[in-house]
Amino acid sequence: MTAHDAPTWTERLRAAGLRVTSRRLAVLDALDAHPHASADEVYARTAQTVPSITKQAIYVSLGDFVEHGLIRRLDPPGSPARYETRTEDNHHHLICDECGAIVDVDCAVGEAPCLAPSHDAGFSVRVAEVTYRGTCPECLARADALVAQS
Amino acid sequence: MTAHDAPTWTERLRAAGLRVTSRRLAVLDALDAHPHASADEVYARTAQTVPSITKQAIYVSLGDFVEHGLIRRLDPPGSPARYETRTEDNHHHLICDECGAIVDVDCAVGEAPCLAPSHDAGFSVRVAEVTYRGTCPECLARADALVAQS
DNA sequence: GTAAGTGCAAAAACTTTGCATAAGT
DNA sequence: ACTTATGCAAAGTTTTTGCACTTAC
Repeated sequence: MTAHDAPTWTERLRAAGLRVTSRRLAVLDALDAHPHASADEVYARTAQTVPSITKQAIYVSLGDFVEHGLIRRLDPPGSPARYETRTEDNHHHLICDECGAIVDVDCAVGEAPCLAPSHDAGFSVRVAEVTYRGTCPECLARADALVAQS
Repeated sequence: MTAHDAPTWTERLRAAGLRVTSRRLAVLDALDAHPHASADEVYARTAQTVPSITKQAIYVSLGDFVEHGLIRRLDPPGSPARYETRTEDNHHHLICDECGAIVDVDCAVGEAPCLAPSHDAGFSVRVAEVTYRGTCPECLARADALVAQS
């Protein structure tokens, strides 16, 4: 265990030039405990430990964190934005079209070849995000059950 | 030129079991003319030819089309949903983090290897969508200009 | 002490829904 | 004729903003 191991949220907030407050730490801890949470879910979780917190403060905090690269924002089709603390590795997401479940997947290819679009149209590309869409095991099972009973 | 060439919107609507109305055709034509348009932009365009159209009708139409696979919906981070008529090929998108510009890119790899996540967690994966995020040429130029004048 | 963060409240932005009328098949 | 789509209006949900007060630095 050296000083290079996982910096704490306090350290990362300071490094980003953001002040350290109990609300912000509560938000970040809630996201660690429940990845892919929506603003509403983060609010519900943090309200248990910090009762005075408000939903607007959550939105502001999450927005600040995204802007400073402490967390990542996901925009699933047709549902509220979700947030996650895994920002360092380039991992991707499986999303269920039925129930909206989100699961992390590591990049299929070792390095980051997805980082090279065939033609970049003059863009300076920073990241490539891959979203696999389909049906999750639970929803598959439910669909099978419906067919079987018909 | 055979009967297999690009089916018209009228044919595709009928094939999907949807009725053919001037409003729907206006919406689809507007999307053809202006890919990646938001509901608001589609409304502005269609209102020029069909003045009696309303924004709600646009939302309903777009929702119906997405449900029947006639168009695709994109959910860029922090901005309203956008729609496109290119559904057959698996192409991807470049998005500018500064101005929100969206540009189509063909799949980097010939086939569809992006269709295979390293571990599918039991999902039945249907499609893989790749979003390259970065800065578009215009915003890069603007940033350079700011630096130069400082 | 100063700048940044927060609670509170209000509003903006985006999208969906219900019902009577009109239009497509 | 029957069913589906539309206009109109209203509401729902998610997110942003303004201002006074508090807190971290």
